Amino acid sequence: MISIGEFSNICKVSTKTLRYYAEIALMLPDEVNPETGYRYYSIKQLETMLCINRLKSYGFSLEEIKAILENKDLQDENLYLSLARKEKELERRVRESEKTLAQLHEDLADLKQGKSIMSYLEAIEVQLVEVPKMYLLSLRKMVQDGEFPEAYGSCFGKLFRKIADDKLTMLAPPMVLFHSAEFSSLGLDTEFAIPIQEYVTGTRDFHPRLCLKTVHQGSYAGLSSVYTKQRAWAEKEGYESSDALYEVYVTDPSQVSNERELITEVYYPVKKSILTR
Amino acid sequence: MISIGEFSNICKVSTKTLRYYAEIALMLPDEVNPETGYRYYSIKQLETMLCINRLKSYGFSLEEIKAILENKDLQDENLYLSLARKEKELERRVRESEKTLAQLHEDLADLKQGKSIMSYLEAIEVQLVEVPKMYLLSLRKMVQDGEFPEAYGSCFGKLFRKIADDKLTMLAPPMVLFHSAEFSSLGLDTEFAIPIQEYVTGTRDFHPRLCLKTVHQGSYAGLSSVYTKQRAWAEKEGYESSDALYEVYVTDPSQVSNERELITEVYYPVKKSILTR
DNA sequence: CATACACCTTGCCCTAAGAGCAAAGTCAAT
DNA sequence: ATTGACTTTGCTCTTAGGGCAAGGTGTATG
Repeated sequence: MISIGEFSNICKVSTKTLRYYAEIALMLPDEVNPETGYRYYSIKQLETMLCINRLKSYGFSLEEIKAILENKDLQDENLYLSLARKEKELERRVRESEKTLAQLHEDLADLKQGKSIMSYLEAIEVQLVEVPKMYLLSLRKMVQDGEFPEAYGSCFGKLFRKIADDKLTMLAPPMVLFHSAEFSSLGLDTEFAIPIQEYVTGTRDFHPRLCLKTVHQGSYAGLSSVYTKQRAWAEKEGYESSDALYEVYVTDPSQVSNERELITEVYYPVKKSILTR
Repeated sequence: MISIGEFSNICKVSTKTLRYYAEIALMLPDEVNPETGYRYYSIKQLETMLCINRLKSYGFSLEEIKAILENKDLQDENLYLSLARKEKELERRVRESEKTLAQLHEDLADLKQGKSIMSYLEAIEVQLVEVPKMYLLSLRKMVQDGEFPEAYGSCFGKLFRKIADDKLTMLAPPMVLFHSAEFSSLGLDTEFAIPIQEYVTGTRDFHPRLCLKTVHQGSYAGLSSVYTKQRAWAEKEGYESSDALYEVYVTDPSQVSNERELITEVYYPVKKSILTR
């Protein structure tokens, strides 16, 4: 039998951790002296501990590891699937980190030239445009946070099919209108729409309006900079929001390999403020 | 002035987060209605928020970000140094993740062949050897957890210099003895030693002893598997620990580019147990 | 003008994986 | 018998917020 201290030294795990694992029933000591409460571990548990550490390094939570160990079967089909899932996850995280690293690199370069790391904001252009009347063929739907790509694909899939079936004429790239900027528990109230020439059933009028327009190139994570820039422009020039914000996807997100090639137009409908201070 | 809800939509940050940031004084709303407690933010704060998000993505804690923002100078020398530090850290993490990913890959391959992910343990060999008497030229020191590499370099640097100065004869690669397996707050009681032929001042006797010996190839993180294997062997064959564990660094860690090329011998001094059950 | 509904407030508890500390009990060797 | 190393439980603390409830506000509409 192995005392908690020796166990800790062999596996390079703190005694605190071992007690915690006993507490959450992830790994109970094989034997506990009923008089003193001293914990004693077995040789097999050293292996269990190595396994726990390995799974932990793959990013499993202790809860997940517990479930895996209870299955007991380390050649399990389930384990294979779990590992494969974690592999995808880790790969995604590595790609994410590499993107972040690239940006960090750019910031360092900016700083070296005496520029602020936020100086990129100055390059974002906002223009006031008059958007003409359009007929929109559209679908409106509540979309949860993570499932935008799927919703995008399925909704525009349906719309494109209708356009083909009915021999309609597309006038502009697909657009997405956000009727609730709010992220409620039901998701965002999102309208997927395509401007077409013909006025047929299923279309609705998009009334002409004044908009702030900004062309954005890059990943969608950068869009909040655009919103910020537009909002600042509006305040400075005495305009205020008049309707739901919408975006036009000039490039098809599913057809683009590198996020940097994404081109998005952001439209922020505005009207002149009553009180221009 | 921008309400908390609008601010949240523009920056894609939850209102909860904004309240939290006010609580920890990372970013207080520019204005608070004293009657209603409603928070109102300014345009400038949108930019601040973007900056916070960016720094957060680089892995700064909110505490660190607060310090950076209070410095106020976004073209700062300090900021440059902080970013450069985070860059190193991120790079290290990416390399770590890639190593983990490679191991995960191997595990998946093992599973595909119907092997357990812990099957690598079977390949670890333990042998019982008699280590002869040696003279050790050694330095003993408390070493904190992270600073092993530096201590390794400096201590063996000194020892090698002495060997050169005194024209001593090295008999074996450098070894490291761990006199306290415990990691206390003072660090590990570590002895850096080189077996030499001559008996001179500064050397000590290393008495002959029985040891379990295992040759390990790969990163030091894998050593706990070796300890486990040795401890299991000892219990099975009726041996127990008799002295401090030590390791022989056959390859010089500072000269090796790929961790996989590291070769370490682990020695676990043992004696026959009194009660062989 | 009343009302509905969206919006905002504070206050409370909860998270994961332990770390740190204190007071008290236990083990083994001298 | 004593010392010093080891172990126990119990308590609080950590990060960066999320969830929920009860109650107060703002504003657009009938």
